[in-house]
Amino acid sequence: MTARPGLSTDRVVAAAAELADQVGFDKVTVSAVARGFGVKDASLYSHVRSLRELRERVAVLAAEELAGRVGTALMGRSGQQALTAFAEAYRSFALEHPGRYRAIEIRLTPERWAELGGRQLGVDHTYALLRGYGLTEPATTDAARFLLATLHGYVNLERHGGFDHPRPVPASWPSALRALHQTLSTWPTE
Amino acid sequence: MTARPGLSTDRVVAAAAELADQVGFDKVTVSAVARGFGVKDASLYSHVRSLRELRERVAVLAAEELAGRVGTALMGRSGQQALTAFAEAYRSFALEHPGRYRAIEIRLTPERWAELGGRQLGVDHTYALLRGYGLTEPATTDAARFLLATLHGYVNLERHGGFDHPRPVPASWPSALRALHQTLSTWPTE
DNA sequence: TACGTTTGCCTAGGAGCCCTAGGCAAACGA
DNA sequence: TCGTTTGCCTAGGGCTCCTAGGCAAACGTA
Repeated sequence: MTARPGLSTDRVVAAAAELADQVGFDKVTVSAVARGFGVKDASLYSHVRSLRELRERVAVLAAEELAGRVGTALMGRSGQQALTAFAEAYRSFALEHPGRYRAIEIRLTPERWAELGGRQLGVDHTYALLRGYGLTEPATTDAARFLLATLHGYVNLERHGGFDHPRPVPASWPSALRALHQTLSTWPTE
Repeated sequence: MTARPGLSTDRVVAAAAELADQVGFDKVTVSAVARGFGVKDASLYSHVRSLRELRERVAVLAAEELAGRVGTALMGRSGQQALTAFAEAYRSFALEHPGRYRAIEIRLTPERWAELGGRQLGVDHTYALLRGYGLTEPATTDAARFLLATLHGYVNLERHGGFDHPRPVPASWPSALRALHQTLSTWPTE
């Protein structure tokens, strides 16, 4: 009757990512995505093998988008400026795209990642950033983990309302960045 | 036929928490809990209003357990020792009880919290801990957020395998604690 | 232009889950 | 001893995931 929507794996995944940002990643459902296209749910299964795969593809998409943002934010900066740009890009992505950001948390083996067409992320802009702080292994790894943990924890608590206090979260954020910079600058050894 | 299992809201919630630790919080299902008791799923609805409420109750239970652990860990300690004990209690709870820990992330209004019988958590042992670092508001709040973010982010990334590097995570953990202590000791102002 | 072939969405249907309504028997209180 | 309450039951509706098989539109080829 009506014209065919012209689905494809990419369009389905994009719609799922959009939906995830709107209603939450774990409320993303094959049926709901199908409804968005005005199509029966069974029709999506020629583009995506299962709900599980759909979610994994959203995760890959989101991880690449995040890496892209962080990558461009870092270009031409170093030291504290780089750190700030990194953190700002990270946080803004998470807040603008809560569903996508949540998707990144699901665990994917490197093989599965490649199967789904995920590109290399250069093992992370994090190490590039930390090079500017003059760390050597294994301190670099420890510092990288510390940095990512703090950023991830911050946006996660912010999203989930874990910061109940009347002081607005954006007011605390710069302090966190200052603390982070200081910690990385004087990373404790021994 | 067989004797009645003798269900109750508390037993159902406890079983759900157990199940969450075993199979993951978002795989907790009314049917599965019912199966565990050898009972039809409809039977649970006299003890728990809905799946949503069941999850909320697990969240309250978990939050109180965590607060209890942290509380006893802090008793009689101060300064860096208190920080270490706090962090260790926090992390060990999250790793031993991944499902419960995950449950805490769900957002509950204070009213809902009270409805479900949640007790006061004294607004947090975090502030008690930070008192030892001589901070004043609003730095205390900022530092508390930083501390919780780092801990939460750390165990979260550790659980989800976000730390891919060959260096084992437990090797990095003490560095993180040292960094945290140093940061809190010299919390940057202005 | 005519005719396979492929593509894209369809209907039908099974299984699992959430949840409501109403029933029946065991346990309890007077 | 006899209501009354309690605790689990069956029945059933609606939504979801996913498979199997069908049909018609679009495409490639002669």
